[in-house]
Formats: sequence, structure tokens, C-alpha cells
Amino acid sequence: MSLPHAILTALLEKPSSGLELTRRFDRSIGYFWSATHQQIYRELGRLESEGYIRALPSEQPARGQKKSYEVLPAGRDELARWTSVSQEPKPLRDVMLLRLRASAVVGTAGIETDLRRHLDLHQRQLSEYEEIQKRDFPPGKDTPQDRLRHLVLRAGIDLETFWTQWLSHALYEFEHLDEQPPAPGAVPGAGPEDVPGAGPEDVRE
Amino acid sequence: MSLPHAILTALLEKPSSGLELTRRFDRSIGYFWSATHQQIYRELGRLESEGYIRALPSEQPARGQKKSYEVLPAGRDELARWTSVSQEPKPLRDVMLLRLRASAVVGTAGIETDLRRHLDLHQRQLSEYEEIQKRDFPPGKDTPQDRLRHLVLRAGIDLETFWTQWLSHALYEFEHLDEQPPAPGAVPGAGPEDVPGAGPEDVRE
DNA sequence: GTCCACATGTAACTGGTTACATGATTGG
DNA sequence: CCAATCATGTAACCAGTTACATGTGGAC
Repeated sequence: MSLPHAILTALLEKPSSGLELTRRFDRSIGYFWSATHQQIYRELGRLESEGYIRALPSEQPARGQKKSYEVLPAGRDELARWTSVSQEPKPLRDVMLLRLRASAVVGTAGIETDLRRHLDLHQRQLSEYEEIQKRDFPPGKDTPQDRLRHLVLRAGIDLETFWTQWLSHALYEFEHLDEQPPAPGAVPGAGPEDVPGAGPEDVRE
Repeated sequence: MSLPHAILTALLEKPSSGLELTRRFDRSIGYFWSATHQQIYRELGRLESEGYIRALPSEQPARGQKKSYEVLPAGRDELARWTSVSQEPKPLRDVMLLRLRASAVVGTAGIETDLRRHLDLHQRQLSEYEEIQKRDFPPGKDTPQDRLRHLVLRAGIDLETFWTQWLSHALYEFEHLDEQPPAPGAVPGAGPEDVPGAGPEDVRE
């Protein structure tokens, strides 16, 4: 149950309409919590009916008409409560890692291209974050709020850094997949070919 | 649609029953794809009805009776196909980062304790991975299959390393949240990182 | 008047979670 | 016989995804 709290946070930072929220979820909020406009409208409805937010007065209640929301005291309280409550980290679920493990069994055909593509994507994301860091968090003036937000951005930067490094390493491994690793003077074959069959079995897990 | 492929991979590595799969998903498979036994049984049923796997002969078809599965050629083909197909990386969704951003607005009460707890959890996970690395991937013997699996484990290790470092840094920041930050000649203390700068409001997103 | 971008929604579906049900086997 | 454990499942729910529907206002 995190999306409503993401929306409350966004609305506290700045009251917005559904579409404005959607845009913000494509930008800064989306760095750590993504959501589509359908999710957002659905959730805005719930939050309003629960008395956590309200539509700003002075607008028409219809389709096609912009409708902005602001957080009510009850919403702020709920967000503060949720923020302070301990939560379990949720286990990792990463498709690329799964594909890599699968490729150890059914062959690596096609993966290398996608590894390269992902590397490119993560590098772009990293530069984008670094841009934002330069623009929004120059060294110097510094409120506690700024520091907290910077901390979050830092996580994004460090995560993208991890992925670019790991993907680079993975690609390097792929280029040397058939070589005997420690033995000097291995033969680079005709590209990383299929790796069929099952290797040493998975017995120790 | 990744869970069926995770199961196909696991079954190719070693034919298993539902409960055995569940155990393996709590261990090595779970490092990058987690699943509960309910999900697994549901998916085993689907995979069998689609002709991707079959129950090993020589057992009773009833509740309480163990039932092992193996992958059929069609299942292997499907896994190979899926593995080779390009996929989009899915955007990050992390509750702790969201809570931190929220805490910049509604206050940091309660979070610090949970940051500490998460740091501990990630440190434990990291040591567990490093144990496994020592045990299963000693330098020397090294098939292409081993290298691919090692690569996946490496991602786990590097990710946990990232989290422990980031959480340590976050805790350091928390201890100095009210101080004026970039005073030259600041005390390094426990924090491994530098202390950055400022940033105005969230208006430009 | 038509087209397009803006803006708000509905509906159906899928995958993951939580709670519970049922039978078999084994040790006391 | 009873309780604990192993083992397989059902059902209800919830969050996120995908596809589609509807209305407004401005540019041409």
C-alpha cells in the first residue's frame, strides 16, 4: 500500500491535478515510485472518499475539466504514521538476472544484444540523474529537507552506477565465455556460441 | 510473465516437486526471483496443461503425495525463446526511498530505527552471498555455466554492497541533519561519503 | 467544422499476497 | 490415537497493466 502515500507526498510538496501528478510521476517521483495515470486517478478517488485529500474549490466537476487536489490534515497524519512504521524490504525480482541464469541452461543466444541495450539505457539514466544533481543540489546552501531529497537521488545515482558497472562486467565475461579463465593464452572463438545442456547440477542449493 | 520461466529454469537444473521448488525459491533462485508455494503450484498446473512440463511417472496423483515434474522439449524451447527476446527494464519501486522522500515533508520520526534495521538485514544478506561465493565459485574450476551463474551471484553481492553503503551514508546524514553542512574541515566520522549541497523546492519537476 | 492535444476516467485482465483447507506420514 | 510435519492445493483479494472511452478547448 505505497501508491496512496506516494501521492500524498507529491500533493504535500505541491497541490496538483491528476495529469500534473502523472507528469511528476514520470519525473522525479518516478525515480523511486512509478505509476500510470489510470492508477493515479483511481487512487485520487479513493483518497478523496477517505477524507485524506480534497479537490480545490473553484472548478467544474466534469470530464475534460482540470481538477486539483490538496492534502487534508487527516492525510498528512496518515502519511506521517505510514512513514514511521517499520516495513520489510521486499525481495529482489529482476528479469535480466533470471534470463542470465536461464541462459546458463538453454544457451545465451540473443541476450548479449539486450545486455548492451540495457547498459545504454542505464548510462542515459545515470547522466540524467547527474544532471539533476548538478542543477538541484549544488554544494552550498542546504536545508534538512534538501539533504533528505538529495539522499534519495543519491540512491538512484548509485543504483544506476551499479548497473552500468555490472552490465559492463557481464559483457566482458560474454566476450571471454569459452576461454579457460586463469590459463594464459586462451583462444577467442567465433563469438559466444550456444551453451547447451545442463552444466554441473544445481545440487548445492 | 517471468514466474513460469523461472520454474522452467529451476526444473531444467533439477527436476523437483512443488515443495522442493518452493525450498529452492527460498534459496538460490530467490536471490533474483522470489515466489511462494501457492504461486508455484498454480504455475505448475498451468505449465503442465500447456505441455511444457510433465509429472514424472511412478507416483500417485493425490493430495499429500509428492509429485515431481520434468521439463518437456516444448518447455525448453519456450524458455530459450523467452530468454533471447529483448525486454524492457522495469522502473524502480522502493518503499524505503519513498518513505525518505515523505519524511522530508512530514518529519523523520521513526525512520532512523528502520534504516538501522535494514542495514543489518542487508549486511546479513551480503555475508550469506559471500559465503555462497566462497563455497560454490572458488577460483580455478570454471565452466561457461559456472561463469554465468557466478555473474548472477555477483549482481546480488554488488547490490547488497550498494545498499549497505547507502544505508550507512543515510544514517550518517541523519546524525548531522541540523548542522550547517559544508563547513571546511568537517569531521569525517563514520560517514564514508562527502556531504553535498542544497536544492530549492520541488517546483521544476 | 475538423483535428489534435489536454484531461479525466472505466473495464478487463494478470501476477502476487494472504488466509485457509485437506490429506499423508511419522514419532511419541 | 494424537500432534507435528510434509505436501498439495483453493479462494479471495489487491496492486499494477493494458486497452479503451469520453469530454474540452484551441489551431487551422
